[in-house]
This record gives sequence, structure tokens and C-alpha cells, in this order.
Amino acid sequence: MDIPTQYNPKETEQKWYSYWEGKGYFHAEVSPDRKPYTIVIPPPNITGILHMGHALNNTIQDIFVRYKRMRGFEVLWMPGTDHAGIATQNVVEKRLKAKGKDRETLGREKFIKEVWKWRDEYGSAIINQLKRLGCSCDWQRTRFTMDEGLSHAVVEVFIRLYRKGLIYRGNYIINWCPRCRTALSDEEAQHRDVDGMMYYIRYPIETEKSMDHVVVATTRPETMLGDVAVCVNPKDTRYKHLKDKSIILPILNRKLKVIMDPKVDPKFGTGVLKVTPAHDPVDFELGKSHNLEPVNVMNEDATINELGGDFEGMDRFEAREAIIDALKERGLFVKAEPHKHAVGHCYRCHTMVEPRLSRQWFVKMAPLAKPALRAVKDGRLKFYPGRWTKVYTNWMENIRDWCISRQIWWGHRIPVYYCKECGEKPEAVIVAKVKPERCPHCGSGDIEQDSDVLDTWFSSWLWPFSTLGWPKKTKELEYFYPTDALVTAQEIIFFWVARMIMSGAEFMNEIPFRDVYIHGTVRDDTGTKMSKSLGNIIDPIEIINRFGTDALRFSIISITAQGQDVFLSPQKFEIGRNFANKLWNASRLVLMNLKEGLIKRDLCQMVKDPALTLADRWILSRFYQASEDFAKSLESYRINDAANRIYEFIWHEFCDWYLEMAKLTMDEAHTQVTLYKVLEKSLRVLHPVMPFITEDIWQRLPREHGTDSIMISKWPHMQKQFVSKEIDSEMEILINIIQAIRNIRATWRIEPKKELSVFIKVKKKATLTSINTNNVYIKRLARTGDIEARTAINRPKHAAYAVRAGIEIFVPLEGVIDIEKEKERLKGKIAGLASEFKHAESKLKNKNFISKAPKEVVQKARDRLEFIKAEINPLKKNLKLL
RNA sequence: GGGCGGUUAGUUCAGUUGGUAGAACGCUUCGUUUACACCGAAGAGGCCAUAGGUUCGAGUCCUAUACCGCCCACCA
Repeated sequence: MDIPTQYNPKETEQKWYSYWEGKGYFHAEVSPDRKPYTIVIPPPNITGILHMGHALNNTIQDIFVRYKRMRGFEVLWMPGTDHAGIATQNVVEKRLKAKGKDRETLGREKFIKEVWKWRDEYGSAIINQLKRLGCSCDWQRTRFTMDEGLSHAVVEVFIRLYRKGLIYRGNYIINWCPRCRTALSDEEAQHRDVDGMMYYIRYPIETEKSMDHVVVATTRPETMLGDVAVCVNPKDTRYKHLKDKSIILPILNRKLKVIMDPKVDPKFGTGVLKVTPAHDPVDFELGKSHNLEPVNVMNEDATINELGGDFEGMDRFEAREAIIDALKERGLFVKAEPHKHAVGHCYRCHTMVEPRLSRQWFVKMAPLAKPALRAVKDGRLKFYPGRWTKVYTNWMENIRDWCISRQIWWGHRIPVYYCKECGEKPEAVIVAKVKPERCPHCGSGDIEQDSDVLDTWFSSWLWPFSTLGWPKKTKELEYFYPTDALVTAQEIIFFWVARMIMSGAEFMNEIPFRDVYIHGTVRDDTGTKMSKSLGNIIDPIEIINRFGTDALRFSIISITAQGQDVFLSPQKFEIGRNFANKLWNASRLVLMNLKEGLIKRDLCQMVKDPALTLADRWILSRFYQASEDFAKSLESYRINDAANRIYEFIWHEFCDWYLEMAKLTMDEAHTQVTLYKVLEKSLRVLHPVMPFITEDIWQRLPREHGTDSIMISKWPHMQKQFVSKEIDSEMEILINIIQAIRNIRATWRIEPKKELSVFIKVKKKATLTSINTNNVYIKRLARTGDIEARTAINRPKHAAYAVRAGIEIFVPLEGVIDIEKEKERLKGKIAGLASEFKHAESKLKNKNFISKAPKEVVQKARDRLEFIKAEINPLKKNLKLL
């Protein structure tokens, strides 16, 4: 059979991927006679390119998908992308800017056309990369969150929640990104520690005798322009005198009320809080409970507005400096102290988020969280590893309302219309699927749609059912929902996983999946997260080009322990490349020797075949154990264990031992059959992990396997009758003997080509028989001549000796090595070491050396001494044997 | 401030209900015997972070401590 000497991954990958796709193997249909297995892809966003996190994530999913498909499930792995509102808008805006255009002059409609154009051109890049990864997704069912069907689901959900009173609109402090100029949800504001300053500022008290002050502490002095009050804790005796007094806001000279509220911590700062309801969430709450009118002093881009007096037009940080200078001039500045605190940053552009008072749409989350919480508590939904359960419940129990409106253009426009005639009346708000002709209240035709769009996650949280046609009751939805598993990274547990569970419970009355497998974050070998901005990314496509897809997949899986972060460096991919190479060459050996007429045998019949050797039985026994272990590990999400188990089997059991033994009887039928069966089945077990190389080799094997592809072949059926601990341990003894003899050869420096005669002393009769019937293997693999095994043996003269598992092994050295010469060599070596030992010992007894030499040098000397001790004893033992 | 993860061979990491410590890479020595040097053989290398406790027995369970890392949090 013809098989190239050199494995060429690229060729293999291209050939077989298009073959699978062409045959339609990825496609899943409703098939009532089979059980469905559905896996939910975390849809990558269209601006993204494949990074290692994706590679890990999708490899894991593809392993499950291929495995389950082989196990007879109707597998649906539905791919798709999300529209990534802010990120995509940013990308397209940047592109426009390069052409000298901008979004505002273009206008909304034309801009959105531009975005669609962009997405048609670049938005499927990541899909193609997933194909190169070998992902067996049902590409015919590829979905996009802006598709008609999914958009329809979004509107439907908005309306249902609104009618249920779970969506409301209101003025609140939200996270505002001044660069993207939009509101963000709490999750989208990522807290990072910032080395800031705490500024202490004097606020004058309005009294008869002026000059009295109260000192206020703040990290954001620029917000003082929006101060409306000063607040102290009612129990704080230091500030009792402030009651009913007024405070003068410096610079702007506005009168501030003094309010008392237990929310203020007397121990923090000076115990006096300046109250800025429009720019701080706590202050906002205070303002509400004390009836204070907020003063918003900032524009959308975080510059100071007209209410900021002389500071109008300045950026927030510029204004901060200017205000401090102004305060210093007036003698109202006390001090600034370094202060570390966590500040929110936009998760898309990393700009410091500004808390901002504005009118937004929110989802009331607490009622949605309840059933989602219950599902986890009563075990219907499980996290792997389990520790994420706590993280999840914690978040759910303290859930806050979700700000879903975004002041951008790319996304699902909010299905809310306002009647201009009705103005600010509540009746002016019309929530509808399509724009109403007339206002149902006043009949006016002057109606405008809300200009905001929805958070991208407001469409992805519906993914498990919106992609299956919801709200229509499709047969796919009924068959494939709820899905089985979700594989994802910890970063999106709150953004996506938790919300999907809530939406599933709410709209489908059933949580969307039962297993959530959270894998680790991919980091570089210094432990920092891989990111474009840090420039420490390892591009999976580059790795694929260099090592092959299978190598990438195998390597990344084998080093990813359940839920543990993954530390990567390019050289780690050599594991997989070497393994692929090993597999290829082992297969070559088998293929070159396979005679088609000899392999057609039924396994069930084979067990009884007396021609089967110990080696044949052993490798079959090992194979079935390996394949079972593999499956068990996989089903419990211990994927690295699975990968390493099959690696261990193929490399160290099949290649290192069985193939070497099989070479003895290569032409015999039992060996031919065993070689063929074990290789063919091993390929099937390995296929989910390394799809390309396994398909390629499998297709070169003689065709008696009924299907056109390993991809749709059946998972090897367990044949318990082959699993035998007795066979295993019988072989283990042989292996031990062989290793012992090889060891003797190495320690006595026996020429490789010299044949040895061997005496073996065994206690058990059965073992003796086994050794005698199988001594051909010892002869071949340990390269020996005659082997004499008996229950009673006298130690031969001048013999090397070893004992393994209770079996004694003697190898006479006379005639094998020059005994006198070896004696001399050993004596010389011992003498040399002894003198070195003496020297080192006396050195270490020298007090001057110990006290004056650098510590490392002394330690080295000590280590050396220990080393010599350890070296010298075995040599002495050997000398005695001669 | 709360929660979580890590600390095991020179390095990077496995170690599933407690039972004589594993892999990969690197290192040393040998080897090109008709699959493979992206290879084979033999070998060296570990008070499993520290201190207590439970147990016949602890890398594994409990309690503290230290260091590294992550997540969450409206202390201005």
C-alpha cells in the first residue's frame, strides 16, 4: 500500500476538510430515531480574528461533537457570529476616517450600509479560520445576531419583557464611555486598579465669622462643579455644628446644603462627602433620598459643559488640573495623597468610564434570576469545574438591573416609538414590532423611533433558541432544545452564560443546557493574558501553518487541565507535531506490511484463536482499556487526561512495544489482523482530537469498514473479553526482564552487537512457562542468545545481576567483556573518584573556605561530594561481582 | 473589603473517591538493527510552599501562615 514517507499536514487538511463538507457530514437534521446532541458555540464577534482562546474553546467543542457523532448521536453544532455593536462600529468608523469621512456627515442609514458592506467583506474571516481548525460545525445553519430571524426574536423579547413590566426607562447613573459615547452595562465596565490621588479641599462654611471651613476628600475634583450638597454621618459628633448651615462651593460660589446620612463612613477621608448626584452613583442615591436636583456638568465626551463656568470645554482631566490650580490660588487646597482605587474602563476601548446621569433602558433582573438560580441549586444545571457554581450564584443573588440601551447605530434598534404630539406624557411611549402609522392615544402621525440600539448581549443571550427559529415553534427547536453542553471561558460567564440561562428559563420555560464546561484562560508563558495590545499573542493560524492543525489541537488539549489556565509558548506545539509524526510512521510500518487477504477476521472469533500470541492479546487488552479510559475522561470533561491516555497508548504501548514484537511475526495472520484492528480502532478513538491525520491514514487502510469517512464511523465497540489483567501482568514481566537486560548492557558498557546469554530464576511455575514460550521477544528486544529460565539456578561466576518483580536475572560477563580490563577500569574510576572525594572533603573541612567562599561555591562543593558518594558505591558493587 | 485558583523533578505542568510520586521538554551515556533523529535504548533528577491536626497511612482531607495570580465590590 502506498503511503508517503513524509507526512504533509497542509495537504491532508485541505483534502479532507473539503471532502467532509462536500459530503454534508456536518449537517444535522431532525431525525426522530436518533438522540440529538447539541452544543452551543460561543459566537465569536465579527471584528475578531481567531486567537488561542478560540482555538482552545473550539477544539474542545469539536472533540465532543465528533465524539458524540461517532457514538451515534444526531449532532448539531450551530456556528455563528455576533455583531459586536460597539467594536464593529469603532472599526468601521476608523475605516471611514482613513477615507476622510465620518459617521455624522454620512448619516445613520448610509453608515449602517457601510457596516454591512464591511461585514460582508471581513465578517466571515473568523468562520474560515474555524474551518482551518477543523471544526465540524453545521455551516449550513450559520447564524448572525443581526439576521432577520434573530432580530425578530430580539424585538419579540423586548416587547414581552416590556409588557411584563421587566423593561423600564429611566434616569440613572450608568457607566459612560466618553470615547465610544455610549452607555455601558456594569459588566462592560471593567474595574482596574489605578494609581490616583486623593485630594483634600476646603469648602467654606457660610457663617457670620467667615473663614471657617470644612475639609472634603475626593478623587475626582472636577466633579465638584456639579456639587449640590455636603453630607456627613448623623452620628459623627465632629460635624454636629454643620447642621442647618450652608456651605459655599468654592470657585463657583454656589450654596450647598448640608445633609446627614448614615451612608457616609465617618472613618473614610475626613468624614465629609461632597454630593454630586449627576456624577456618582452613591451621590445619586443621596440626592434622590434628600430631594436634591442633580447638576450635570459634563458633555458626552466628558468635557465640561456650560454649567462649569470658566472650565467649559476642558476635558475632564484637564479640568481636574485647572481646578486644583484655582483652589490653590484661593488657599482652599489642603493636600493630595496617593490613592489606589479601582476604576471602570470600557471593555472595548479601555477608556476610563465616567459615571453619568442619563436616561436609559433597563431590564429588571431579579425576577429573571430566580428560576436561573433554582436550576443550579437543584442540580439541573452543572458547572465543570464545580467551583464556578458559587461564582454564578453569587452574581445571581446580587444581580443588578441591566442597562440595555446603547447610543450607537450598529445594532438592533430599540422597538420603541415616541409620539411627538404627546410629548413627555407616558402615553407618548409606544412599544411595537413595527412603526405605528398613528399614535394610538392622540392619533398624531408625528412618530419617531428611539434612536438607541440594544446591547449586543441582548441578542446573544437568546442564542440557544433564537438560532433554532424561536419564537416560531419549529421542529428543530423542539428536537434540539434544550442543548446539552456549553463550553466557554470564564470571561463571559456573566455577560453571556448567566443571561442565556435566564432567558431560556423565561422564554422557553427550560434552561438552555445542562452542562457548562468552563475552561481556563490562555496565557503566555509568563502568565499574562494574551492580547493584541500586549503583543504577546501566539497566532493559531501561524501555528497551524508551522505544525499542522492536528498538532495544534492535540498540544493545546493535552496541556489544558480541567478549568486551569493554559500557559503557552510556541515550542509546546512540538508535542502534537511529534505525535502526529510518530503516528504517521507507525502507520506506515503497518501499511507497508499489510496483506489484504489476511486481515478479514471477526474480532469475536479471534479471542478463541490459539495462534494469537501474548503480544497480540496484550495490545488488544491495552487498547480496549485505553479507549474506555479515553471515553470516561472525556465524558467527565477531563479532556487532557483523555488526550494523554491515547497518546500513552499509541506511542508507548503500541509503538514502543507491540510494533517491535510484531516485527517478529509480521507475515503471520494473527499479527496482521491484530496490527490492522488495533491501528484502525486507535485511529477512531483519536479522531475527535486529531481529525485530519486520522482520516488520512484511515482512508489508506484496506476498505472493509462500510463508511466513507472515519468521521461518521462508529466509535469502537467495547470488547470486554479482550481486557485481561492476567495478560497485562504477564507482559509486564517480560517487559521488566527486557528492561533489566538492557540496563545491564548499559551499565557494563557491553557492545550493542554482542549477544548475551541469560539465566533467569523464577519462583512461579506459570511465569516460568510464560517466559519460556515467549523468550523470542526477550531474545529480539534485548538482543540475547540462549535464555535459560528455571526455578532454581546457582549464580554463575562473573555475572551481572538484576532483580525485577521477584525475578532474578543473571548475565555472565565472561567472553562478553574483557573482565580484567573492566576490573582495571572500575578500579581506576573508583580510585579517581575516591581521590576527588578526599580532596573535596578536606576542602569542606577548611574553615576558611566555608566562611570566605561565596555560598553558592560552598554549596556546589557539598553537592559534588554527595554526587561522588552516590556514584562510587554502585561501581564498588560491580567490581565485587567480577 | 469579599470570593476563587496556584505553590510537586532544572523548566512547564498532570496527579478522579487518601494506599510505595508521573508526563513533556531539558540534561547524561549509548545507538543509525529494513516506521520514525519530529527517532530508539538506558539513566540522573522530588523533605509534593510552611506549621499544626485527622488517620494504620496525607501531594491528596481539616485549620492557620506566606508568596504568586485571577474575579467581584458605589468606600467618596
